[in-house]
Amino acid sequence: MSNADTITDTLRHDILKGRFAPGGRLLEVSLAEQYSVGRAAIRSALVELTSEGLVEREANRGATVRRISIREAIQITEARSVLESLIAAQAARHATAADHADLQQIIADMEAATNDAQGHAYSELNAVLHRRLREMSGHEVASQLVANLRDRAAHHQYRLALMPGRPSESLGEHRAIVQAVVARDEDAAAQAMHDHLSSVIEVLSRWGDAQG
Amino acid sequence: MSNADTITDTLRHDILKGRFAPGGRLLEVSLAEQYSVGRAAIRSALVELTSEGLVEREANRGATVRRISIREAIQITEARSVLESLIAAQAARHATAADHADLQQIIADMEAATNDAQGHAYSELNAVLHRRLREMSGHEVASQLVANLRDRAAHHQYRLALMPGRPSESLGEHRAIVQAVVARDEDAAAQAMHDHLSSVIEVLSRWGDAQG
DNA sequence: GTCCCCCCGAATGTCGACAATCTTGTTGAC
DNA sequence: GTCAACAAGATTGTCGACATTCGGGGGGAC
Repeated sequence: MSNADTITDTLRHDILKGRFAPGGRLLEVSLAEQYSVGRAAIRSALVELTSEGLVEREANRGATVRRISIREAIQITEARSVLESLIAAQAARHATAADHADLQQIIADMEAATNDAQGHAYSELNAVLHRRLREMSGHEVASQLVANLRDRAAHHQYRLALMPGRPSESLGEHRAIVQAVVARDEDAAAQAMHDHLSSVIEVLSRWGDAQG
Repeated sequence: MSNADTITDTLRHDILKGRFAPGGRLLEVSLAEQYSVGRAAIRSALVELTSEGLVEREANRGATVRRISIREAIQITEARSVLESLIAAQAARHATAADHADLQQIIADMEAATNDAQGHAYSELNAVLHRRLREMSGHEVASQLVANLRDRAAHHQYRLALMPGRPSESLGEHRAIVQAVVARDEDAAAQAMHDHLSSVIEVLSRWGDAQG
């Protein structure tokens, strides 16, 4: 297992980074060769990633990178919406002064990335901000669920950040979240997070309608 | 895998039914013998149940049934609270007339179980009611998360249903949920579900305080 | 030309044996 | 008597070979 869970992390990382495209086949022997490990370690990793929703396995037919439909991406974001609202409220309750400074620094970096039209950098900061809020919340159960949900929809999330005008819209929503957390206003933090993810859901919905 | 995922279901079921106590060791060779399968199938099942949060594995030391502290049970219920509120709202939106009749029948059965002081039967009906609501919601993502969260806290949940007076208190809350769903009132359904789980959290909190 | 059957190749699924690792009990020095 | 190093046992981790299963392609009947 010492090897196997390292492989799980590596494979998860590579899937999220797009090294294996959605729908792409994940052959055990091929992966074992690429990562220089035995088939057992790969099998173990595939089982784990399957129950995380990142991989799909069919009996005797092999594993593929799971495709996430727009409809499922919306459901994932709806689930995130209620869980991250809970997290935002808890973060507002537990954040220290140092945490407040952290959050405000991230917002400042986001503003810079927005002005320079750096979609990739903004997407990265987005992930960092949400992760820091999870850490501050002290709510391990919700945090783990949200981390997994974000992974599952990572592909769509990334495409979103590249839409022209989207970062600047998103920035305002994130600013509102941080503002509420700094003010230690739990209800406002939950509401701001809810508003933010409702906006994401709306963009996904328009996207889905446009594609039929 | 044809065998392995069957074993996963069987082992999950046996853990939830209390055949293996929390903290109890899960030896691969022993389990392989008990279920008449190879070690590979058991290993695969343990990996999957670990990422479901039911099993804990330590490298080179083996697997045990995961212990859920009161604190974690409360967090699990908090997460359930927001997710099941979402589900209740969606169920209110999508339920058909036949679904309404189903729900009301379950409530009637619950009343009977309460009058006869059958804690086990009530606990079972409780699970059935929540499962039917998930099915009606059409929200697969939230449903799957909630099903897993319920499994993780099943032990505490079951002890709750055996507390004297608890079923009758719980019954009223469930009646309110069904009433709102039948009325197709999404907000009321979400609110009723939230109230119900807040009540569960409160009982768990008192329990935790009493135990130190 | 089309349909059906059979065979073959490519993967996964399974099993057994061995290696690595951790825990525990023992032995010896001081 | 206490502590540390060591050895033994138990358990997981890893590897290779073989069995099983599924899909596709080829060949023959009509």
